[in-house]
Amino acid sequence: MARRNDHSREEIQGMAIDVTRTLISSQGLEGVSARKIAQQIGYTVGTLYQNFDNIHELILHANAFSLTQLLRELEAAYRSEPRPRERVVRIAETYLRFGQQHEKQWSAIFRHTLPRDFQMPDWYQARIDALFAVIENAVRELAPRRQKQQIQLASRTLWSSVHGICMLNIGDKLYSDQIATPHTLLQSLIHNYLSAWTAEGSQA
Amino acid sequence: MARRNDHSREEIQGMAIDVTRTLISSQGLEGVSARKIAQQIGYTVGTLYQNFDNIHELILHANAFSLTQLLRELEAAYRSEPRPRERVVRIAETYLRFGQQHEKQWSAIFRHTLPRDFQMPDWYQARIDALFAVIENAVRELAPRRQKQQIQLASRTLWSSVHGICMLNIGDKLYSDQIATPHTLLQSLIHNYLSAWTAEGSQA
DNA sequence: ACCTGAACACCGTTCAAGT
DNA sequence: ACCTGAACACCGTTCAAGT
Repeated sequence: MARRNDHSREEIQGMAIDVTRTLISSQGLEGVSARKIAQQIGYTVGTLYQNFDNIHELILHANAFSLTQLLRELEAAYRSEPRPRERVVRIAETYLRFGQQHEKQWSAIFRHTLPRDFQMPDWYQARIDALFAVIENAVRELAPRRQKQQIQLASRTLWSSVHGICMLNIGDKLYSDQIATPHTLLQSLIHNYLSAWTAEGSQA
Repeated sequence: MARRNDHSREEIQGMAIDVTRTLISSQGLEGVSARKIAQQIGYTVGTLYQNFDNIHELILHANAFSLTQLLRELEAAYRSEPRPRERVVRIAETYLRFGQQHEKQWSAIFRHTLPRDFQMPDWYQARIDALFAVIENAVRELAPRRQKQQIQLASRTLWSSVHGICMLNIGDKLYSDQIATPHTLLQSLIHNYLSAWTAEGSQA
């Protein structure tokens, strides 16, 4: 053993991240373990720890992958709809659907917590910022004359709210689904929030 | 050893739940372990497992305690404000503040996931329903003439959204706090959502 | 330089054996 | 009946030793 050199450092890292993604998709965050990953890429844990500082780094990479996927879908939703108001609805619906279709991946993103000392890497924060940007653009085109601050406030409020609806929808069935589907909540939220917000803007 | 009978079954259970709560408050969900709990109540794990089926049951009891605390604060907020609209704001603010002040407990409630086979006990669901009821009552008094379904829809939309704001506020600082504090988001949400929703109602 | 395997300090859970 | 202690099958992480 030792010095096999079957794979480059980059290849090993890529394989490990792929396996982590698969583990999350099939068994969720709880199904991820360094030993499982090592075994599935055909190396020992020792090798894994020469390529990653700890298990959180692996999970972060897997989550970044999901975030990129989500970003692509949100951007597609953005492009597919020219009417500004409908556009916001589409983006929110896409967000909701992504959470439903990729439940395990979605939960992994928001349930995973870093240890106190571990700080979020820049490349990860960048992914999250990109998501925000999509919403913010959509909201801006809804009220192009508003101040930047107001647009930020509105888009963050909306995004947080949409996120909350997805969260409670997935976490457990807090709703007896017949009465109020998450989709209905989404529509109620966006319709009411944006009606008042755009009306307010046109007065000023 | 064996047959100490220092404590009744109920006492052991109470002690174990108390220790679990303390562990969550100080170290979060990750700090909880059956061995730690057993050690701190002065018994072995074996005894712990004669009083609880598994570690999730312990966590569920600890979380139920937090939910009861939260419920009391929401009810106090409800009673402290007679004006219907301000009342909803107060309840939301109380919810937000509770999350900030008891961050670990709050996260434990929403981050903890049960295994697939394990089903949520009724007494736990009852706690959650009670929370919903507070919001629903507040929303009803805002528009007493509306249909029950519409009130349910509005209160669930609002609660999910408020929840999302708290979530993203605690999880990480997704906001550069100067620009948009969670408190500002909350106000924006409630003001805009309820403005449109109540206006819509008075037309019908 | 690269990789292994064993070690350390932990987990949740079970259960024969003791009083 | 009540409680223990050891056992089983797992964790994350480190590092001396091998090629």
